[in-house]
Amino acid sequence: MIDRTKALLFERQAEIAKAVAHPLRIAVLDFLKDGDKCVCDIAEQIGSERSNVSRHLTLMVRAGVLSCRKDGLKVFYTLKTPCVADFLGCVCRVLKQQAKDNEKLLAAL
Amino acid sequence: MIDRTKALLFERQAEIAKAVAHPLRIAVLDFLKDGDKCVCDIAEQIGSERSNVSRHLTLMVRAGVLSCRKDGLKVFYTLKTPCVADFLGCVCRVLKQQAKDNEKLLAAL
DNA sequence: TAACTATGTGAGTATATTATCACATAGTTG
DNA sequence: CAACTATGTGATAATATACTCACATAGTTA
Repeated sequence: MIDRTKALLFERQAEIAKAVAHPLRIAVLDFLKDGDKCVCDIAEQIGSERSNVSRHLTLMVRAGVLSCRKDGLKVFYTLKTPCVADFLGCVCRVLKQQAKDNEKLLAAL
Repeated sequence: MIDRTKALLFERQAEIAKAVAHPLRIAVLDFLKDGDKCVCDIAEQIGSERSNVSRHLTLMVRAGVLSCRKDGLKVFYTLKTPCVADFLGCVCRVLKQQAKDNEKLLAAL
């Protein structure tokens, strides 16, 4: 069985993974690779309502994936750590692996 | 704005991230690090109903995170690629970063 | 073949997540 | 101070996810 400490760790890990597990949020992370951006610009890039984007952003801040700073009227969001980008890189590698498997499957037809 | 291809990519990435974004599923992935295991053993390790565990396992197979092989009565599940473990490693690094930030905060009290 | 074991599935319920609209708030600028 | 802009929040409805229980299925073994 799993001990209490590990269970807590798994929960924290799941929280972080969840914070990334949405197409809109991944699009945001991808957009923020180049540097911080305000809600306004993010919403335009993503093509979704500002209020909706704002919700996703605060969610990611709470999960520790993003951080934000206020400058006048605007609020700029940024990746909290480069690990987040690595993280997406890993997901991509899983995708590539899947593509390879698919190729093999097709080749065997 | 985001083009159609990128949007699809983000959706596929989100699917994979979602497949990992649950404490029970992370516990499974952690358990499978050492090699493949049957539903039976996984359920015991996790401490949840077999039917429930079975559901989570098929979900992860569909997402391309796990693969399975049947051997007699048992079905053995295994990590489909080492990338999945890397992935969890990245999540852990985000967690560690958070811990560091917390330390700094406490030191400033 | 009958009893058994491991796994998966259908149905139902409980809960969580998402998007939207209207509105509140904070800061800016004429 | 009034009009304006960017952001965030409350309420709601739609949808997705997770868990449980009962049962179906596939393979094993007496």
